[in-house]
Amino acid sequence: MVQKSKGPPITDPAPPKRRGRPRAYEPDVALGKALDLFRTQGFAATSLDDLSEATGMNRPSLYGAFGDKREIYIKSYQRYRDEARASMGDIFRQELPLRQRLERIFASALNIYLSGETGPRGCFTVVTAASEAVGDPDIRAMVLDGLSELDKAFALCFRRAKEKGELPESADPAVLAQLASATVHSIAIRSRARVPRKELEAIVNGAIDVMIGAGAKA
Amino acid sequence: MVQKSKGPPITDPAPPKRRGRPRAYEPDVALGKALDLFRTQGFAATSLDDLSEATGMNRPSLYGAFGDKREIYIKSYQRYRDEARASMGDIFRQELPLRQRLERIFASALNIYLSGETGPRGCFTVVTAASEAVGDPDIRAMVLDGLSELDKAFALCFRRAKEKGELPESADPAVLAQLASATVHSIAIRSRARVPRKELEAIVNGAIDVMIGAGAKA
DNA sequence: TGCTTTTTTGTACCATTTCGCAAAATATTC
DNA sequence: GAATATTTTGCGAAATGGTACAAAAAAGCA
Repeated sequence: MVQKSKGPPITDPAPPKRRGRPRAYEPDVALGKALDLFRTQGFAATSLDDLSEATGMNRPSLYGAFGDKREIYIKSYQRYRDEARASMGDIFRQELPLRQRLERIFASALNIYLSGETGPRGCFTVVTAASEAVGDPDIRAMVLDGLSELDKAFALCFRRAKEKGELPESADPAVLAQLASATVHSIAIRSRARVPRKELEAIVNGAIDVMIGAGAKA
Repeated sequence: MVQKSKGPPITDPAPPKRRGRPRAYEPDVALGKALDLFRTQGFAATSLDDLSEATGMNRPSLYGAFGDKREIYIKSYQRYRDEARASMGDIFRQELPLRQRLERIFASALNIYLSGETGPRGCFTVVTAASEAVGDPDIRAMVLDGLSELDKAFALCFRRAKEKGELPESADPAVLAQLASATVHSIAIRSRARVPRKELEAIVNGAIDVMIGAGAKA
């Protein structure tokens, strides 16, 4: 009883000694699997049996852990957004020349969009959630939030670049931001149609050229 | 035999005296209703019962006229593309100053995207078909074709403008075309999320400014 | 006119899938 | 052993995509 304090390993942050039968799944990885499915198939085409098989949980467990299908979808989407924010956020925070910053942001987006075991899947917000947005106010609100989040991040990016003299006085950060967002939306869609990465990168590079040179003397 | 030639009214091009029980529906309008449904709900979320109710045809008639659900979807999408081509095509053909031409093209796109009884539905290619593209090679091919068709039309547009001296030598028509397409994609998505028309028009105007001024002396 | 042929409609049906839930079995802590 | 939490099994009502079959409505032909 005394010898080893049996302190939990540091890797396990807080195992609060839950009572009852222990879970046979890890909610995080299960939600990740669900996200995977919803991203590739969309909401309606994904059945609870699909989710059950992918997560290894049977339906009642799914229901208990996350709620009904719509709730699983929404939680999946939230998780997607969190992940996207995480992988893009630090790039937005880094102090870099504008061009490099844009390059890295677009590259990060491409990595997300082109990932997938069975093929590229594009952007959850743009392709799948936008589809549901038409009939579901909650999802619509999330999509709107996702779109404006990207707009704002880009706008901040261009505003700072302008302050640092990387853009001419005539440049409008808000307009440039919407162009940058539009470029993201476009490659999200194209990647879903399996346009090869090289072509997508060419689109990105062309867009960057225009955005950086916009209003500037060529 | 002599008196009245009994020529069929010009409005009715060819009533070829079909044998058998006459159809209780007009294939064209029925397909239009199906298109409406698929545009708003997507493929998986639209049931044959939905289609049956919307078209007024019962399922066996639907099947006989258009084939199974997937075939109805594909035929609907083809029809959407035909309509979009028709409403955009003449604008592309008109001889107009670049800015006006772009304005009209984007306005035409907005009209398509914002239409819908229950709310804006965006672009079939961008929102709904792109979603299916990941799992269906035929649909994927159609989506790719739709994307490149828009790219090419814009590219032609910018190439001609450059020839007429409306753009500086430094302007790259292909890059500008992809930016224009991206803008279309972006407003398609945003309209689906019910971004108000005013905002979409502002995005379009900003994009036009950049595209026309791109590489030019401000 | 009446009969046949052709085409479409309407009803009904089938096998499968769907989502959600209830009841019971199981594992863990107290 | 009692309490708690989770898993497992399986139900059930509804919806799904697709089809079989007979009735209906028109044209063709004698």
